[in-house]
Amino acid sequence: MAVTISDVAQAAGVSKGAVSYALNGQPGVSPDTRERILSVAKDLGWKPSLRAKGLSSAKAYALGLVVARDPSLLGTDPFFPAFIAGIETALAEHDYTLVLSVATAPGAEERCYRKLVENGRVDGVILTDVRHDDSRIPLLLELKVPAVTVNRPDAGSPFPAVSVDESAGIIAAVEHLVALGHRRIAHVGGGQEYIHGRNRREAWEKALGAAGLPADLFAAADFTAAGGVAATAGLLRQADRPTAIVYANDLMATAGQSYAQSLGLSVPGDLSITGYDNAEFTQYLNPPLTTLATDPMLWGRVAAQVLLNQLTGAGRGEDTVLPAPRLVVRASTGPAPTDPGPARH
Amino acid sequence: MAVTISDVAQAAGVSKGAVSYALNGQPGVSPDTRERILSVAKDLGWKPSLRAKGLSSAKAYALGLVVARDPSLLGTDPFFPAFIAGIETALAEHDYTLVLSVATAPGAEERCYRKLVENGRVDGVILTDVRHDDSRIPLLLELKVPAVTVNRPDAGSPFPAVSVDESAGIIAAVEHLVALGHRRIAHVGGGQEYIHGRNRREAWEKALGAAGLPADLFAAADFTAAGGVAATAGLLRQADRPTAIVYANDLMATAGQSYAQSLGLSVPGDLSITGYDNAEFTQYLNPPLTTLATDPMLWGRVAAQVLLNQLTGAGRGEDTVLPAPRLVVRASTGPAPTDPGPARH
DNA sequence: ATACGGAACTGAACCGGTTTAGTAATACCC
DNA sequence: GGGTATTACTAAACCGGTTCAGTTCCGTAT
Repeated sequence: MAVTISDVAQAAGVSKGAVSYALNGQPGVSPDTRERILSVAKDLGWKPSLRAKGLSSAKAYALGLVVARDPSLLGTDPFFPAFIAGIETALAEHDYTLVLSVATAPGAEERCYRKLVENGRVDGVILTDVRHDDSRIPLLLELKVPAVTVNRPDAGSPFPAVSVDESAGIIAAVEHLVALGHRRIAHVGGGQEYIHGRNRREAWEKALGAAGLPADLFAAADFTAAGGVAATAGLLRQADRPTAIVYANDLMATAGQSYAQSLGLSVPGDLSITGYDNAEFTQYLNPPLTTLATDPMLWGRVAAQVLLNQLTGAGRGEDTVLPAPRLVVRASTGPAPTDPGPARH
Repeated sequence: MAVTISDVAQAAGVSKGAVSYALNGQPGVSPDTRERILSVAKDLGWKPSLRAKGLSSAKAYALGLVVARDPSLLGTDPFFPAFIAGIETALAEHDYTLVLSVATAPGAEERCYRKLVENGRVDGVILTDVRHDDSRIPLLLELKVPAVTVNRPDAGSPFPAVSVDESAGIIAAVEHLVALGHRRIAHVGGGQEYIHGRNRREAWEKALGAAGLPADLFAAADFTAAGGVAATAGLLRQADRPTAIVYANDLMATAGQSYAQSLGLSVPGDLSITGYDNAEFTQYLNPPLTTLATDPMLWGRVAAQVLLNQLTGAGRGEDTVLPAPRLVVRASTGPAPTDPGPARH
C-alpha cells in the first residue's frame, strides 16, 4: 500500500485535516507547521490519491475528446494526432489527462459523450468536427458539462469556441490562382454538414466574388479520397471545365490530382490543384501539392487551455481566433492554360 | 446531485450493502429481493459512481497508452489512429476507457508512465514502438503495472506480446521483386532501435538469403520522409545501384520514390519500390505504391483484449500472433531493367 | 478583570461505493 | 427438542481525501 494522508499526519504529529490544509495552501495552519508537514510529506514520498480527491471533490481531473470518424478514414487525416499532441501539452501543465473515445458506429457518438460525463470520467469535453445545427450542443447542455468547440457552431452555443480563420486561407489560395491567370476555379468541398466544410466553401465563393468571377463550379464531396475522385470526375466532365480546383483537404486533392493525371491531364499544365492541411506526404506527390498549412497542434493546445480556464474559473468564455493558414506554394499550381481543352471522360 | 446507492437502498427498503450485492451478482440476497432492488435502481436511473467504485476497489477502470513521437511526425503515420480505434472497440465492451498521453519531449516518456500509474489513472498499459533493450520494461515492472507489448521485446519481458508476422510481409515483397527479375534489392530500414525496424530488416536479409542473393544493400533510416530521402540517395549513388528498394514504411517509400523521380529515374522502369503500411494516400501516388497492408485496428483490439483479460484474471498471458501483412501490388513495382544504368547523383 | 475575536488545530462527517462482522430467522439433523 | 448450518440481511468500517463544526489558546479592547 502506498503512503496515505493519515501516515503523513501521524508522522508529522497532526491531524489529517491539517495535512490537507497544508498541502492545498489553505489557511488554518501556521507557516511553521505547514513547512514541517510538507517536509514530512516529501520525506515519505506522499502523493495524494487522485481517486480519493476525485471522490470528495466530485472531479475527474480529466478532459474528454470523442472522435467520430470511420476508423478506416482516421489514419488519413493528419489533424487529429497533432491536435491531440497539442491538447497534451496544455494538460501536462495542470495534472489533467485526456480520455479519448473513438465513436465508430453511427449513433455511438452521443452514447460516448453520455458515458464519459455520466460516469464522471471527465470534467469537460472538447468538441471537434462541429456540424451544422449540431445535436451535440444541446446534449452537452443537458449533461451540464463544460466544453469548448473547435470552430464556432452556427446554432447558438454557449461554449467558447476556438477557431481558425479558414476564409483567409482559402482566399489566399484562390488569389494565388487568380494571379496565375485562372478564371475557371472550382471547389471540391468537404462534407457540408461540417462547419469547416461550409466555411471553406463560403470562403471560396467570397474570394471568387471579390475577383469578379462566378462561383458556379462547386462539387460536393465528403473529405474522402473516393469522394474527391467522384467530384473531380464530375467537374472535368463539364464542357467548360475548370482550369484549377481548390480542394477542401489534402486527401481529396491528392486523389483528384491522381485521377486527373489518369485522364491524361497534366498538373499543373492543364489543371492546377490546391489542397488543405499540408499533410507531410503532399510534398512528395508528383507534382508536390500546393496547399494550406494549419497548426493543429496549436489548435489543440489552445482549445485545452480555454477549457481548463473555464474549469478553474479563470476563463471569461470568449472565443479565440487562431492565425490563418499559410499558403504553401508547390508545383501543383501553375499558369492557367491558354486553351483549357475539351472535357474529359 | 445524482442518485446514489443510499437512495436506492432507502427506496427499496434495504441496506446499502444489499444493493451492492444485488448489483454485483453476489450471494447474500434472495432472488426476490435482488429483482426488486434492480428494478428500483432502474426506476431511479441509478448509475454506480465510478469514482466511488474506484476508491474502494483501488481500480481506475482505464488503460493507458503513451505515444512517444515527435508531434510533427505523429500525423504521418496511419498506424496510431486506427490502432487506437481498435483499442476502443475492445474497451467499449468492458466499460473501460483509454487514457492517452503523448510524450513529445525526450525523457518525457518515462515520466508519463510514472504519472499515469502512480496517480492511479490506469490499471494497465499498452506498450507500442517497442525498442531494443527497452528501458520501459523494467520501469513497468518496478511500477508493478500489468501491460501488453506490441511486438515481443528482445530483452526478457514477462508481459504478453501481441505481434504480427512482419517477416512474412517483407518476404512476400522480396519474393514479388525476385519474381520480377530483380537481383539488386535494397532495404531502407526504419529506426533499428525499434523491434519492428529490426524485424523488417532481418526479414529482408532472410528473404534475400533464401533467394540466394546477398543482403548488402542496406541503408539505415528512421521512418521519416527526410531519412528516407537520405538513405535512398546513398543507395542510388552506388556504382552497382539497386533496381528495387524495399522500404520499412510508406512515408519513406513515398519520399524515396519522389526523390528517385527527381533524379530522372523512372518508377518502376528503372527502379521498383515497395512500402509498408498501406497508407491510404499511397494508392494516389504517381505511380501508386506497392505496399504491405496491415490491420492496425485489429492489432489495437487484440492488444486491449489481452490486457483486459490479464486484469480480470481471465488471461493466460500467452503471446498472440496476428495474421501476416498482405502484399498489395500496384504500379511502383515492375520487371527489373535489363541494364540498371549508371549511379545517380 | 472580562469579554471578544481570530488563528491554529482537531475530530468527525462526508463523498459513494465495497466488504466484513454480526444478527435474526429458518432449515436440518440426530 | 436442542444444537448447528445456512440463508438473508444489516450495521459499520473502510478506501483516502476534503471540509465543517468545534475547541484551545492567545492577544486585544473595554
